Amino acid sequence: MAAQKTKVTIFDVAKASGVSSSAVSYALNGKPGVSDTTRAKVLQVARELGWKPNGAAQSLAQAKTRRIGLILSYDPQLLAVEPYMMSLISGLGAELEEKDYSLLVRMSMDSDDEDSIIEDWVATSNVDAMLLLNLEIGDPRIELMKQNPQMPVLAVADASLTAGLPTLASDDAAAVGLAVRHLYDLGHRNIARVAGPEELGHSYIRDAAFSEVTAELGVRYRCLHTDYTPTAGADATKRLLSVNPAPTAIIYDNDVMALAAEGVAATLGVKVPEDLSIMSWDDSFMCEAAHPGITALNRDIVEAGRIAASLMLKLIDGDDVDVVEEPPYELRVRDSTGPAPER
Amino acid sequence: MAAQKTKVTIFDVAKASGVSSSAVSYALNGKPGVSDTTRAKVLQVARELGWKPNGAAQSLAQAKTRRIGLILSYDPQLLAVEPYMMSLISGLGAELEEKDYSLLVRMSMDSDDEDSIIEDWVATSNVDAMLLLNLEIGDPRIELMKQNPQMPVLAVADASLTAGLPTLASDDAAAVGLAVRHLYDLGHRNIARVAGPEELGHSYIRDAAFSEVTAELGVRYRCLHTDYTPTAGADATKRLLSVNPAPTAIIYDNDVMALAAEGVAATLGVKVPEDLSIMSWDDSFMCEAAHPGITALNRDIVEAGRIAASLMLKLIDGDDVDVVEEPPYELRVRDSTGPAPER
DNA sequence: TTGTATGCGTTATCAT
DNA sequence: ATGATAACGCATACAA
Repeated sequence: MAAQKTKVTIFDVAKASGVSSSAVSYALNGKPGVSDTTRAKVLQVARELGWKPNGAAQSLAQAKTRRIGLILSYDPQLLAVEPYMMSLISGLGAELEEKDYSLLVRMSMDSDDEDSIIEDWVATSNVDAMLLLNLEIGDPRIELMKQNPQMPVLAVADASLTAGLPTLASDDAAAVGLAVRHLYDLGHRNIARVAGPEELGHSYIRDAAFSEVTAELGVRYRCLHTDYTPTAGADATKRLLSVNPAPTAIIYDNDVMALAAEGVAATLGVKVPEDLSIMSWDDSFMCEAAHPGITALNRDIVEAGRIAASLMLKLIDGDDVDVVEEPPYELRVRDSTGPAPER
Repeated sequence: MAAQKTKVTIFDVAKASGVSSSAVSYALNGKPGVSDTTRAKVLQVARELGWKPNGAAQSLAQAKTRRIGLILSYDPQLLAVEPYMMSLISGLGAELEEKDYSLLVRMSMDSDDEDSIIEDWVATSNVDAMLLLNLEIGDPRIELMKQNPQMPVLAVADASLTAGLPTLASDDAAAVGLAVRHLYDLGHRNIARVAGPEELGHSYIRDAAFSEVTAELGVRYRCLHTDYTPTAGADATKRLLSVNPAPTAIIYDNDVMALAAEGVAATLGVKVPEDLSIMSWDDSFMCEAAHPGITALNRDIVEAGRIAASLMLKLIDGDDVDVVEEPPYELRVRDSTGPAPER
């Protein structure tokens, strides 16, 4: 209740309740070895004194931090405009909170930084487990983690990238199928895609899936890689629309590029969806707010975060985790896609 | 270099280099009390063994965690679509990383949760300092922090809300002036505003500033409060446009609502900016991607995060911090604002 | 059931 | 300059 001027330790509680420190420890941790009456007494005194276990001492004694590590790649614009990371953090945070864990966040400027943060966490035991995001093809971090099996790690990526590490996998290939099928059913036979940076693992996965699915359906397909910014998205759109025959539908890897594309179309007098169908891979508020509303592939990233958190807690408990699937993508059809124009 | 199967402690380093543990501690912390030769020897051995200080032990011994606490309010949709929080985290993380600090993140579902997280951090010493965001009028957290002066805290809010606590302040009133003046100079004499939730401190500050500035200029002004979603923004826009005389300009408290407003205008056949000027308070990629581009009040939130971090580090060092101003807002004029229509 | 004593890995104090 | 040794605060094996 009252504010403490100085730190109150387990010994203060012991003294105040007339028992020993171990009795206090047992009582407060709900362990056997102490009578109900003294337990009640201790609990009350502890509450009165406002005692809580010192985090560092607790961590040191039981070699557990109750922290999960997350490394963010420094790219403020991308982080801000992509709802992905913040949604994931929301899910992680919500689930961890229930289990009395915290999220420890560090920022890496490049991949060397990221390696050294991982090494730091492994050596200092500052986290009980960590998350591996944005994996690239043949990512060296996987080898790094395999050399340090004492640090539980969960990769969030396509299972083909994680070499047997515990993985939370999204089925991007299935999502590609959903998207292409939607356009195919509307009669589109010439579609294009404006993707993110080529070196990202998920870009690669999607690239492959798009090539395969479109080839299978006999649909003409081409892809331009960008840096995810609306400017790049707009430029790519202009380029795609200037070739002959121009695609009748374009799928964008994120929302701002799709939004920018609607602007380009309006400027060029290209009607959406009559002349051109537009889809976005992500699905944030932006797709709903846009005019026309943007058809998008939606997935529950917050829930994915919750699942990721619970999987890491399982790993910390020593349980095995193999490959777990994220909630599947769903197609949210809005007004930006329609029947392919007559040739 | 080689992966360690078991924890390597300071004693291992001491033994391997033939000195005592305290010599190792001195050597590795760059403190005097050890010869240059043994220092070099120790450093090399430590590197070879891959030794790093155990975080918990270090925290316990020096009563410092090298962590800064951040409490996020659980609202996945809002967090995801508002670039604010992620940008702030980017800035915080970047600055903290340079100083070898980490960000400890927890999620609160309501204000009671938040209070208990604060009390937890105060009692367990799990962070060296913490950030206070989203202050409301007469926020009880301020009193809570004042009762625990041993925990450094920085409030990010208008200085009028923080009752003398160390504060990183944004000059929202000045921004209101920028926005209204911009519209006034374009001839607008009847403007409206679609704001966020009324109970938020910054909504209140902006409300007051808008009332004052518009009264001063003799501009007609009204305001609708919403929950920040594009749906609510669209509804508010329709309501505002249905009254007579309808405002010739509307300012939105965030980007998605402004974007949704452009959609409403298009649907109603209201031309932007010829018939209606639209402005947004935030300025994300969305404003640039929208069509027409949305005139917005821009501020460098990443930089604000860096400043916040450095201020907290000063507080941890025992330095005094009073009220520091964020980088000022700037008006980014795009195509969504133009001369007021003739009456 | 209760109390004593030791370990956890550092840092820092004190003799040497 | 160097090496024992005592905190730091908690958990726990062991003794009473």
